[in-house]
Amino acid sequence: MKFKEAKNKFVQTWGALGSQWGINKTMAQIHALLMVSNEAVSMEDIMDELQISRGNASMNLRALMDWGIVYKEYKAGERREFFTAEKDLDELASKIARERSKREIKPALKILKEVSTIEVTESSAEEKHFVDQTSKLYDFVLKADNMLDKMTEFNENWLGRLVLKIMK
Amino acid sequence: MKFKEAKNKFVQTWGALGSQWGINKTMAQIHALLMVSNEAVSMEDIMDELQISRGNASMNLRALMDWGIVYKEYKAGERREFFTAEKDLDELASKIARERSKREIKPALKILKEVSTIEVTESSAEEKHFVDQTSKLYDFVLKADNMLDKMTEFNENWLGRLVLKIMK
DNA sequence: TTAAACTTTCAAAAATAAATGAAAGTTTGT
DNA sequence: ACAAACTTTCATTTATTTTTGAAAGTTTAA
Repeated sequence: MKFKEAKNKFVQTWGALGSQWGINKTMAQIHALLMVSNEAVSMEDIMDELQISRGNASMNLRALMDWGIVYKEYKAGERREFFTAEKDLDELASKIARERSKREIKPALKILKEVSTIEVTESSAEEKHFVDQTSKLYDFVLKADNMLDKMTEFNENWLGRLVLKIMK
Repeated sequence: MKFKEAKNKFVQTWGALGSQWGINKTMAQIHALLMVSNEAVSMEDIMDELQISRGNASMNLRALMDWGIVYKEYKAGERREFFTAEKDLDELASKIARERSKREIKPALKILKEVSTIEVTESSAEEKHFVDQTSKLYDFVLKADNMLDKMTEFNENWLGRLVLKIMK
């Protein structure tokens, strides 16, 4: 396998993986492309390599920057903007976790808390089970969310590393 | 908020959360419905509560059973089949992690290994960076996948709990 | 073996999400 | 202030995913 072929395969795979996890394909592909580029890439080049329109490139780059995992770069003497990806993987994971938590998990927790604290009819086993199960779910999601938050710390933490080794 | 309203809100929220994570809405909704039901539910009732077609119900129930998080139940003297969800949340998380790992992460790792082991032109910084970055990604994803695999163990493990507390 | 009661399948339709591209907006140099 | 060089926006189009529903399949009881 040659470099170009490998690069393309990587970008496609990353795009497919992204869509399976609710991230749009182009967004994941752009990110993949930037991740493996050793220098900043212009919007023109991104459009060209991925065969996408200017509007698509622009919107997905904006989204990636909103996630905090892609940065704009200005080159001296160049009017155009260039883009680079966060390449430190712990940092990348940490930012993705933070964003997903903020955008999806926190709002879900809010609803879970609401529905798990309704008043129930004393006699209804059905309603009791609902409150019991949603309360457990609330606790569980909260715990999972905290773990996600602390993942980076954990990875950098010697005790964490030790535990990881023991667990393997 | 009354029970029915709360139940509906929960089902809708769980469905929305599912689609953001690449799980189809109906599948997540059916799962939500079964999670908070204190007894097994017939396909008829699922169709009715979620206002979906028989085919849709059937296909998504099959998918949920393939994931191993919903079970068929037979009631004495009833021709119809009833369904229940895995209600233990650690078990649920563990099964979801296992399935996603098998279906998505393992294949991605295979590709990552392939593309990170190409022969590179000695003089090309671009190609060297590609191999370096994809290798790092391979290691990272492998590590993350292992953590996912071990999550349940970890949750049940006293040392794990201790570390969780320290990390907070 | 038949038929009733139920479930599954899958081609077509509908719904949803993503991409396009032209027009509007911005920035920079002169 | 102007215009060139570039970026962003968003209504429309396109692609993808999901849902439907009728036909085919299966199981059970008589």
